[in-house]
Amino acid sequence: MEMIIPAPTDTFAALGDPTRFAIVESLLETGERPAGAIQDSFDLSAPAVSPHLKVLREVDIISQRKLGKQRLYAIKPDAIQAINDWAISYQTFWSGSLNRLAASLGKDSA
Amino acid sequence: MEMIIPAPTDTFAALGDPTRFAIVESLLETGERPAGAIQDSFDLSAPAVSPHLKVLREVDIISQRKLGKQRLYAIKPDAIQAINDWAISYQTFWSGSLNRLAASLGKDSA
DNA sequence: TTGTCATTTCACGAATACGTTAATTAACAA
DNA sequence: TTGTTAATTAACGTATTCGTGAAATGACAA
Repeated sequence: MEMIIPAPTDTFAALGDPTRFAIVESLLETGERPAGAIQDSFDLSAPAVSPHLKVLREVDIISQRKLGKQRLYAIKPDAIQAINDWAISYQTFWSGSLNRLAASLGKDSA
Repeated sequence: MEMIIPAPTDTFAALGDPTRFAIVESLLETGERPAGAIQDSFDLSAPAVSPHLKVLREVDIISQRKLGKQRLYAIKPDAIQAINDWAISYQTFWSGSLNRLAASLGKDSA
């Protein structure tokens, strides 16, 4: 009887928004940057970006660091690691289910 | 100059909904099942589940097969593979950015 | 203190998403 | 054909989400 995999739905939801995903990509390219610089990359108002950064922070995808009046944001390596771990455990779980599945569907999608 | 990683935001959004994620987990546990059996696992009406299955199908997480009047759904191994690939390429990309990032943030989050 | 800059929070409108019940389509049996 | 079952689609109400501009917070300079 296989274990249920922990469900990082909040992390998926965070990355499911195109703007937030773009922010993540942006931060990955540029490295640590203040909120203002991130806002400039997109044609969005400052108040629009701020909540996105908050969401990304809540699911531990980005970190925040105060420097003077700026808030510097950066990708947390752990975040992607978590997704990776999930995907790997998913595949492990999948392997366990493979026999049963192979029996019911004769697909070649793998 | 690193490449931008392909953005599977739709896949993330699909898995970001708790109900859909639960459907995926359920299908992973039971193997291929008809829509009705999936509906029974949750206290949701039939018409509530149907659109979720459609979304999951659109992002290629599940497959559909007709058998009589039933529609059998199953996880497509490729789906998780895609997320895994993304996470891995993300980390590869990350490694490339590590120098720059290590310079700006002295974090130990890895 | 007062002023200014960087960012967030507030208040609010528009769009989207999710659930329900009712109606429709499709497959099969009688 | 008519009836029954499986599933989807339609219509609709509610809740959430995402954006905007205005106001508030916090840090620093003068």
